This record gives sequence, structure tokens and C-alpha cells, in this order.
Amino acid sequence: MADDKKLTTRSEDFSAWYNEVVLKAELADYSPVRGCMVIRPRGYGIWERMQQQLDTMFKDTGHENAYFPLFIPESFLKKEAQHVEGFAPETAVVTHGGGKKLEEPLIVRPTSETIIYAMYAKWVQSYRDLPILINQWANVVRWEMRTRLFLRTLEFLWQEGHTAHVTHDEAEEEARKMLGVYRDFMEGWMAMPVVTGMKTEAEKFAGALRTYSCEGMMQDNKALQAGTSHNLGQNFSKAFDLKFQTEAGGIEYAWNTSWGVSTRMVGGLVMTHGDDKGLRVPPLLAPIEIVIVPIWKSDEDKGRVKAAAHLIKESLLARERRVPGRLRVHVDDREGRKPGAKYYEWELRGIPVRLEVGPRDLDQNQAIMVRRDTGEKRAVSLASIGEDAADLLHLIQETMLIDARERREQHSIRGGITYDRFREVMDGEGAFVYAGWCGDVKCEAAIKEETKATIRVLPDEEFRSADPPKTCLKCGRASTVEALWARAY
RNA sequence: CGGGGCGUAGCGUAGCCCGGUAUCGCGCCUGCUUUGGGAGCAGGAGGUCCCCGGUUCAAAUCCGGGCGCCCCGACCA
Repeated sequence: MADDKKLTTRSEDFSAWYNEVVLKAELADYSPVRGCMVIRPRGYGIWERMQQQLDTMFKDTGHENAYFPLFIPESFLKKEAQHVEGFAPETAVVTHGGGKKLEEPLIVRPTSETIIYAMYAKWVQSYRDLPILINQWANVVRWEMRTRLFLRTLEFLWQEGHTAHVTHDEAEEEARKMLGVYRDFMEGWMAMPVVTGMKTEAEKFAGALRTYSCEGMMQDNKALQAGTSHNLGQNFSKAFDLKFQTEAGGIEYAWNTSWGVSTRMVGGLVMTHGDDKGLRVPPLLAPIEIVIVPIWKSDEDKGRVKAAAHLIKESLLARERRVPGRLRVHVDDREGRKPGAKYYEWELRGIPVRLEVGPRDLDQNQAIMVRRDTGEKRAVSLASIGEDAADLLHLIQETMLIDARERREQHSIRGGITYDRFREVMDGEGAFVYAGWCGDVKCEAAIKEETKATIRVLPDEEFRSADPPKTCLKCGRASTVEALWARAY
């Protein structure tokens, strides 16, 4: 009954709410090491489902998995000028091993471009050896100043795809293709709508020719960069001598791409879908989709209701839902805990559907089916419960995406906005603001300085305004490109 | 790295100013009664009061020095 059973609400303190949801839903916990977290089974289960699906999508687009070392020779990082400038300040460096000082310090990878392209250089001689399409699932370390569970930790889990191609255009096509894969995943599986587009020079990856990004809007109207895909051009191939002989007999440097998403997406999931009761997990990513809570009074009822709950579970499991998925069902028949307490707990954890089964229901051959997303309850016949549950899960998955997209659009501003109004919005409730930009880095920097808002992306065509902005948000000169502005995580 | 806050049982805390028996809630264990939206009663277990040093007859409390974590900034997926 005490206050510690209640969550801080999103409107009271979004940041506190986020931390509480992550901790209380047991997604993760703080570790003994500053800035590092322990991903607990309920959080890791979501990440595993993300991995499974993404891995399938990578394989379907022709990629293979491999694994490269955690340690990178310091000299490797220094070979690409922008890359070292971007990452050196945030690396962890191993100087000793086996009690001895190392000849050359080893960097704990902040990302693996350097070591991977050094290996590709060894493997590629001819255009016939290309393309190389490799992905690795790995951990990386970036020595961040300020950390937050899932969103920014010293060590995090991710995948990084690294490809090498014969031509610029082929690399460009790959970078765009993988951005599309990310978007499909984020919208189709996470029910998290994203705006895609290109990063500005100031915001692009250190060492890239161009960076593309998926930007989601969190419930505090801040942007979360959820996935990036880079066309690296020939920057790394030149640094690592990744050359090949062309069909015509000449020597060319290969064209590279890299692309990644991380456990940060779990944080994005929380901040996109969570509500004041806790987490809401989209069915496709939920380690448990349906929880069955049996309710009883007498011992006689107890036996009967528990048995029925397990029978329902069996019948649901037997039913194929989508290929090759099966319903993931859990029966919560713990004793000594009242049904109401169980409801709160499963709601906090975000399980999409709850089935309540009591003696009164059994007498009517039914169960009560409750949606986590809307709270809606209805009775369903045990005869058709498999279909009903599967249909409802599909509906919840769709509804969550639609709702999130609607929320994003409600907090997006298009059409002429004055700079004063823009500042007001950024200092207030925040928004995605689509506005003109003259292309001058000084305007970009000044806006960042004054409002903490950055250009999230130069949005892809489908996200651009029907009526393109004519002047720069900051200086009023003619706009050369439409930009999406927001404060970001 | 600057600013702020905090380290007391698994978690959250009171006590600290003004030194003297370590407080309460949640959780946990046992038993009984309960179970359709956070159960009740009874009993019980659980503590290097962050660490080191100092003052004192006596330190969670006062003094000095460390360490750690969280939040807010600057930097970043």
C-alpha cells in the first residue's frame, strides 16, 4: 500500500519514470562498475527477440555472421584521421597484460571498422572477391561521461555490419538498404515509427562519407537515434590498403559500408510505449505474450481453475500463430498472492495480453481477456480462445504502431515557424520541427548552442513537407534543404 | 570534468544539528485465515551504519582524508 508500489508518472518526471520502469520491470540493474549495467532476463529476453528477427533479416539480405577480436592495436585506430579524432577520447585502453607492460597498447573496440577492414585487405585481391557482406554481434566500449540504463552505458551490446564493394553506387545501395531493414524492423516489430534521412556533416559518423539514421520520437518529444548506416566511401580502404584488381586489370580501393543497432533500442522501446502503469511490450518482441491468471476461492475451485489454466495454455501453445511463431504463454499460479497483485505486476512488466480464469468463467466456458495497451476487457469463449488471442495480439501490435505514429505527428511542427517560437518549443514541451536550412554550419552550430536542438536528419523524401520551407530557420536566407530539428538523447 | 544530492538489513528510510539501547515501511521465512484489481493476524530471520584515520570513557552522529553511486550541465549510439 506504500508509495513505493507506485511509479513516478511520466508527467511528473520523465527521466525518473524511465529509470523506475527499467529497474522495477527488471529489465536491467546497476552494476558494481560505474556506467555499466546488468541486463536481466526480462530485458535480455527482449534483446534476444530483437536479435533473432534482425539476424533473420540480415541473412535474408545476403549477410553472414563472423566474429572479430575485442582488442584493437592502438595504431589501427590512428590510421583514419577523422575516425581517431572521433573515437580516441572515449576509448578504454589496455596497457598491461600478464603483469607486463605491452609493447603497443590495445584499444577495447568502440567499433570495429579498423580491425575488420584490416582483415578484408588480407582477404581481397580481385573484384571477384567482392562484395563482402559480414555482420558481427558483439559488445563495444565507449567511455562516456554520463550514462543511462540502455541509452548510454560504457559497454553495450550491438551488431555491426561491415561490407566491401566494387563501386560507390553499390555501397550506397547497401547503406540505404540496411537503413530500410532497420526501419522495417523498428516499425514492424518494435512498433516504433522512425524518420529516416541523412545526417549533416557535423553529425555524421567519424570517418564516413555519409551517415543515414533512423530517428524515433520518445514520449518527452525528444529524438532517439535508434540505428545508423554509413557509406564509408574509400576512407577506410585507403587507410587499410583494401585494394582489388578490377575486371579491366586496374587497381582500385574498395567501397565500404557499416551499420549498427544496439541495446539502446530496448530503451527506445520503453520510452516509446511505456505508460504510467509501466512497460508495454509489442507482442512480437514480448518474451511472454499472454499471462494466464487463475482465480479461486475454495480448494475445490483451486484445483479446477489451475487445471483449466494449464489446459488453456496447452491449447494456445498447440496453435500456430504466425510462421513459425507459436504463442508464448505463462501461467501465473503462484499461491499466496492475490489476483490483483499479479495484475499490477504483469502490467508493470508489459505483457501484452492477460487471461483471467475463475470459477464463474469456467461455468460459462469462457475467460476474461485483457489488453495491456488499452486496458480493455472482454469475455472470450474457451472454444475460440486461440483465434481470439492471436487476433488480439496482431491488433495490439498494429495499434501500438498507429498510436505511436499519431503521437509523433501531433508533436511535429511543419510550415513556417519563427526562430523565437522554435526556441520556445524547444525549451518547453519539445517537438520534431521540420524547417528550412541554408546549409551553413554556422547556423546549425548556433541553433545547437542556443537551443540544444540538433539536426536529427535531412529527412528522406516521404517525410519532407508537401510545401517545402523557403527560408533558413536561423538566418532567414534561402533554404537549400529541409531539416528535422529536435533535442536528442 | 564543473554543479548538486546521497551512502544505515535485499529495497526505501528515521536517527546526525545537540555523541550514550539502531527506527519505521516494503520485501523475505513459518503458521493459520485468505484469493474476481496491490490481503489480514501472529511469530521470526536479517546490520563491517561506504572505507581509513583522528577526537572522546563512549562515534551512525563530531573532525580530517579517501572511495562509490545517482541527478543536472559540457561530450556521445
